[in-house]
Amino acid sequence: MLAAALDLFSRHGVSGTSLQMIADEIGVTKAAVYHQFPCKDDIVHAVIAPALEQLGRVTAEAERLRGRSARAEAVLAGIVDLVVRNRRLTAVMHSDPAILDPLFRTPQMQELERRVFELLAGPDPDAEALTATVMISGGLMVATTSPFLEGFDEDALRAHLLSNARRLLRLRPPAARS
Amino acid sequence: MLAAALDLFSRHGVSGTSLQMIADEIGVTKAAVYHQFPCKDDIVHAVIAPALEQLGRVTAEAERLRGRSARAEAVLAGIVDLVVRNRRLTAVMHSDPAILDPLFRTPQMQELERRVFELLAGPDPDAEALTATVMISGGLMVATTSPFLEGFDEDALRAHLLSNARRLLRLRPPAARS
DNA sequence: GTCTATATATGGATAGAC
DNA sequence: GTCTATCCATATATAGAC
Repeated sequence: MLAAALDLFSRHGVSGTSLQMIADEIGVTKAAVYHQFPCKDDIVHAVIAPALEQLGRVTAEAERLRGRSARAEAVLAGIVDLVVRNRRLTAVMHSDPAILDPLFRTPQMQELERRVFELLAGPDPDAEALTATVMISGGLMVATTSPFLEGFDEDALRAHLLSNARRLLRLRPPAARS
Repeated sequence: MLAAALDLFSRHGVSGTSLQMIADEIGVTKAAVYHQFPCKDDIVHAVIAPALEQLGRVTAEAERLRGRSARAEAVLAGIVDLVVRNRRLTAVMHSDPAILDPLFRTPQMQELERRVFELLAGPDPDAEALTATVMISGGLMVATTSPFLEGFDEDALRAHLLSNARRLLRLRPPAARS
């Protein structure tokens, strides 16, 4: 059910997906859908919640590290992995502001975004680093859904997103891999 | 009228903006809006058309140059200038795929996108350059609307977007300014 | 849990008077 | 060109039977 919703959301946008379409997709009626979720917003929330929780874990883990580059490296790797493994969900995230904005305007989300940002850009970023960090967030969003990169498998996409993002943040590639 | 529509589109998304809202914004009724535009899609088209034409001009001009770096530099400068001077319009572009996709799936748009891409990434880009180019397109989109960069004036934003994009494309900053 | 049926609101779009 | 009034489709959501 959530899988069907995610699939439809990513193809038609959230507003462009009606409960009727979701119901048809899984072969039931609208009323059956409403039995599981009291309203549409809750479906949207349920679809994106797992990824947001994962982002929270990644962020908290990075904050336990010391040093700007270690923190940036950790949160970057976590986010890249997250978006690569949830390509279609990522497409949903940067669409339909009318529906998604309320979900991201919560104090918790604002705070999480601020923490991620500080991990990436450091405690007192200059304008150039600030811009780079914003560009990374947008770049990761579109990269997972761009037709130009559709042929890339997960590992290749992950590697190239990481190296390009490091370039923007002026991070040295880690010397060793575990 | 187009200004009102752009303002509403950027704040609520295209699907999230009804003709009633546009009519209210300029103080007339829906019927009056329909007198000027036969359907909603035409309003959307009219709002984004000037920017697309500008993109076409920038692209054609860059294609007249020789050498990959000169071409990339020219189209990059043109696009950065375009998005910086149309921040709210840019916000509209990466929202509501259900509405905007049909407009960008036209053969002309596909072809224009391909030309821009080739100007930026060069004729035979490797995976890393391909990824970088895609990230730039997404990065420029979100950068114009990110709250983190809201305080930047146009000149500062333009400069930082350019230098970060050059970094991704491995372009040397131009030696001289006219 | 799933159904049929329906309430209620709003969307885009049209007709025709002024 | 703008209005009032309305059509028609569809959206979210609910009521109540099985």
